[in-house]
Amino acid sequence: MSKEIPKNYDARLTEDAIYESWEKSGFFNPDNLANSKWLLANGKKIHKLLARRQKTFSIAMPPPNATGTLHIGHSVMLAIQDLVIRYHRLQGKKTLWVPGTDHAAIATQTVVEKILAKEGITRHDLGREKFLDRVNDYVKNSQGIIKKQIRKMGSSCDWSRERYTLDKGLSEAVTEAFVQMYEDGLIYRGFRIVNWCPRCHSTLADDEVEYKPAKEKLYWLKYGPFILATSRLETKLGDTAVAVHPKDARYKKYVGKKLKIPGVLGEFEVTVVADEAVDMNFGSGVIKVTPAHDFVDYEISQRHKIPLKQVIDEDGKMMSNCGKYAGLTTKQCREAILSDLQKMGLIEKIEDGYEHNLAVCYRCGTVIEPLPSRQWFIDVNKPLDKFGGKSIKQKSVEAVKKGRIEIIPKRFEKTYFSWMENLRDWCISRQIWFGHRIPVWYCSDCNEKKPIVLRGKPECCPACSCRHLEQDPDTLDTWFSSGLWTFSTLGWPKNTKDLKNFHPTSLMETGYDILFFWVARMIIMSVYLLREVPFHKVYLHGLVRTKSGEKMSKSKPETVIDPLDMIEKYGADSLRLSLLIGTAPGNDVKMYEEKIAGYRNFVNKLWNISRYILMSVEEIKLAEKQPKAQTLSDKWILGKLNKITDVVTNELEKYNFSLAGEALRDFTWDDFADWYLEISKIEKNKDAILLYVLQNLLKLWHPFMPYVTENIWQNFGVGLLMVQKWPRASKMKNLSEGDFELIKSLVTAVRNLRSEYKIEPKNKIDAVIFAKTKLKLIKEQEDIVKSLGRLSKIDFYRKDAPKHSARAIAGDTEIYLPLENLIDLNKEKSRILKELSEAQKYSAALKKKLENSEFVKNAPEEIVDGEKEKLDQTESRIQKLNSQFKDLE
RNA sequence: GGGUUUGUAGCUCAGUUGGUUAGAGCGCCUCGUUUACACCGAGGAGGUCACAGGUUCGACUCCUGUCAAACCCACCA
Repeated sequence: MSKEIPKNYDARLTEDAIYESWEKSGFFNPDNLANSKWLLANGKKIHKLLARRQKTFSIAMPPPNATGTLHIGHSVMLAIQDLVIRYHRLQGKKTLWVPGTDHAAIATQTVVEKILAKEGITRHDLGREKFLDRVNDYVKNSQGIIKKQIRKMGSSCDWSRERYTLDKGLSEAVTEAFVQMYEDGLIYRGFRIVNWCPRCHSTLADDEVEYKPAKEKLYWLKYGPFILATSRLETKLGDTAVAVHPKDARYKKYVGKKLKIPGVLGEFEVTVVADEAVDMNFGSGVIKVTPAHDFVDYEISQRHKIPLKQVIDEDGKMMSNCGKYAGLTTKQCREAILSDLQKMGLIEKIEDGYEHNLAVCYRCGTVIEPLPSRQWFIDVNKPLDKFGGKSIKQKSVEAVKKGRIEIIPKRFEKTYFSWMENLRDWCISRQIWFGHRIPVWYCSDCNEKKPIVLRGKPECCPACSCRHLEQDPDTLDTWFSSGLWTFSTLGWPKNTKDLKNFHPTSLMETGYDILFFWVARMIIMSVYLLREVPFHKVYLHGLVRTKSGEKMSKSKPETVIDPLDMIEKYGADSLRLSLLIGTAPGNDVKMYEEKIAGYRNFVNKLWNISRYILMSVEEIKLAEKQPKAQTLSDKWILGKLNKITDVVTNELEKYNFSLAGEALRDFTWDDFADWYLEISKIEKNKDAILLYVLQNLLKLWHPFMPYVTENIWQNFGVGLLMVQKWPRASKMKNLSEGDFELIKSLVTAVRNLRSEYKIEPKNKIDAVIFAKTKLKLIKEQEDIVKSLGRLSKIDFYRKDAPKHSARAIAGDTEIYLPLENLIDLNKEKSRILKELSEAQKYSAALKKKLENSEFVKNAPEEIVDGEKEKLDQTESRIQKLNSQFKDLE
């Protein structure tokens, strides 16, 4: 029976249809995986195991921002997670992968505001409601694109459970979390200095601030009796103190005094304090203290009870208390003050090119203005009775320390600890419109300023019973809601079946760049709200970079590799392989088109292996049991298959995707295609084994490249590959691996000599082999050796070496190819001499090792024995080389 | 300032508890019989595993230091 199969695999023609058949099958949904009735109705012949699924495996997909499109970084996460999910599904587990999107508050609002700016309007022109309509429209559109892209990658996630952080259920989770934390006294409202982005018009959490190096001017001021430096002249208007180091003898006499300092708005008073935060060896050892606009200064002011004077407002402009400077931007003000100070002769000197780090907003790059503001915070250090006096921070550290969460690779645990241990109170309120509104109301009638915090909207003020309630205008930090992701997606706060079955999730897989932003916050939230970890394992992948190691960035389009382009050109399987193989956990990956093309070649190789088998077998059928080995090569390939099955399984269990893939590729291409398939053309009648190995290979490869394997599998007509049973290695005895290796090296040696003497493959030649103890073995495999070595006949019984011949040694055997006039005896001699000297060097090294009594004494026995055997082999090789050489004289 | 990672063949990278005559893919050179595949096959060249010490019978692998590159955290006026 022969089948028409195209010579080259064309991913474009098949991938979409295959995805559709997976999706239609319902098997992305774990409920269907366990429902035997459902299976009987829809599947053809599906393994019984499906009906008995007990164990679960779950992953919450890190929700891409509902803005824009997916980039290659998303492809990495999808490739890895889908691999893991498919592997566990094949292992027979109830496997759930929950997809979704994140509203990404500031990021999304910023994008839409930019679009509005092009139309010449701001969000204030539209008003809150209409603006949110615009944002929601935008989000809907981009969610559509994202979902399509996730499907294109082949992701087997359960679309019926798809979630969005602003969904009703998830919003209820957010409110519930807020209320619980408020009631436990973990959430409080405080007036303090925060990171403020004047463009976003909002606070930012500490880790949403980025630092970039900048060169600025450093101004040295005459400041009463002091000389001190600042780069921010405009903050002088908010100075309320001067600080020196407690041990600094130079300034001791001023400490505790109040001084009048001449300034651009007349004299002002500062207190001189002594504080450890000052470095007496840096600059003049004196700093001016502006508590309202600098974090360090704020802390100093707290310690010494120094008043706070705000001079910069939320637009980044000077406030009305700044006299003639009021209304200027900080930059304008700085210049104005500079020229005024110069007129007054208060500038000592100006240093140019002062290098320091500028704090900027991680979303829009605007310079951060620290300023005091009334905001909501989470107290991360408050001891809680329910945790035996421990704080949520301590509990979160504990979860990893006690091994309830394992981070892969392990080195990131250290990073996690140091971040968590240094965590300060988390500012969770944002002054933007897009996001979860803070569930807090205030009464505008009564004087009761106490916030009203309820799970639903309050009917009336509990104090004065009026109905004039206003909700806090602020929204919550986007990470507050995504911190709940692993359980809010499963129905929390309701006590759902999904929550019971699938939480804690089995694995969190994400880039190391959001370990702090997200992973740490999920741990805090889950540990506090559910009293359990959100996931058992965290696998962190690296960033995708260009071939030269740069970050791919939108500002340099030529550096960006668009996953959809690559899928269109090479297929999703090739893209996936290029992201999964040749990488190590947590290490960055360099990506470039040639790499993907290389894997496309491999996908095509697997296609052609299958093509050959399907076209040559008598009957295409399922080979469920391991067939009996008839020949040496059969034993060898089945033994190797068993071995590789174990290797792949073990490596996947250890999250070593790359090692699993490499081993599997080597087996597929080198062992199976290049040797066994070729031998199958000689020995014939191998249908059962060919089908068996192929079918196992398809299963083993499926998690890596689901499309092409599923495509090929469809030839067997037994349902979908994605829900078959993962292979188990059978224990085989008598693998005869060494015997087969000898045959391989015989063939290789012959090929080598042929190549050396440029004998074209079409010229079959004779050979003389001194087979020694291996005579029986080689005679049994004579057809293979002859065919693969392009030999017309082999003489096993000749006693003397033919003089004019090319010679080689394979194991214990000697090979002679009589080539009469082609042979250049001198060339032969020098080749043998070269080999001889290499062998002698090797033998000398081995001897030296074995003569070392320390080695023999200390090394394990099997190592010593191994070295002895190597020495024996090398010695016997030397002997043979010598005799071959002598023959030539 | 504190921390992490990386440095292995021309390029991209594997090498998991210390024992291989150091591997793969791409690229390069030579040759192409065989209707699975030229997105292929056969053969080959190419590395003192950044450098210097140390531990050890034995180091690409462990320790210390140096050099180079990248990143994270903190941030000093």
